[in-house]
Amino acid sequence: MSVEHGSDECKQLIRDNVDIDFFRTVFDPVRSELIVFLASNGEMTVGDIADNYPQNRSVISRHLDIMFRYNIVQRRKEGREVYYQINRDLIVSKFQQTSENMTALMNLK
Amino acid sequence: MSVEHGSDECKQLIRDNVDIDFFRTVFDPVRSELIVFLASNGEMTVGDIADNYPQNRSVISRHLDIMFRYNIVQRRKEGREVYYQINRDLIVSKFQQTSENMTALMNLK
DNA sequence: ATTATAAGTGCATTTGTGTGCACTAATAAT
DNA sequence: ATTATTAGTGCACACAAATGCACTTATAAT
Repeated sequence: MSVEHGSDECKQLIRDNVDIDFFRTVFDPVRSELIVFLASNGEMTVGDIADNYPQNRSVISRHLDIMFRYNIVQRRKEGREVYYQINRDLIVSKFQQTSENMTALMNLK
Repeated sequence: MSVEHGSDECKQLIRDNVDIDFFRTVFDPVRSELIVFLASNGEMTVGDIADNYPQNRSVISRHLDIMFRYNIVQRRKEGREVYYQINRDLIVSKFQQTSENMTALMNLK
């Protein structure tokens, strides 16, 4: 124990313990706001969400789709509208798990 | 309570509770590897660190400097060499604090 | 003093990603 | 059937960030 790790090994460690793509998705200025906004306001349509932001609706639609791919938000279609809602459980568990993993990674030596 | 928040209010909430710039700095593919590498290998010079990575030394130097600005790493100069080491305490506390804050933000409603 | 080594900077290039506009697809209303 | 509305896509553009090379600066070795 208390052994030093090579860069390749560290590369693997970070990949195994931290979902970098997930957090790169979350820590975008617009998307992080959308996450809190949805957490506070519950399920909403794309149009209603976009009405609260300066960006074009297509931009908001894309941000929501990007977050959907990472399961950060869930969606359902009803007629011609699409409702998005935050996936609280995933977000909370991801942050908690990653916090624990990073703490462990910080004590490798 | 259980009141909905407007987008401006959510913008402020995320700013107050999450250091987005810090995490955008951490969740870069190269930098996140460097963080684990330094956590495992202790204090090292720029040259010795760079020897473990395919990128040009100047690139590694810049990544280290970016992380230094956010206090993610500490450095000291000794002769013509500069030694960098990870700031374990800051990283651990930032992750733990943010995990708690995000959990709270996910339960705004 | 000259030469060698380590770190960092200037600059140009590349790459990735956010953005808006126009358009399409799907559904609803008339 | 025609028109209107909602969401998403194609495409071009803007902008920030990563990268590498050449160069400078600082320090050490000879």
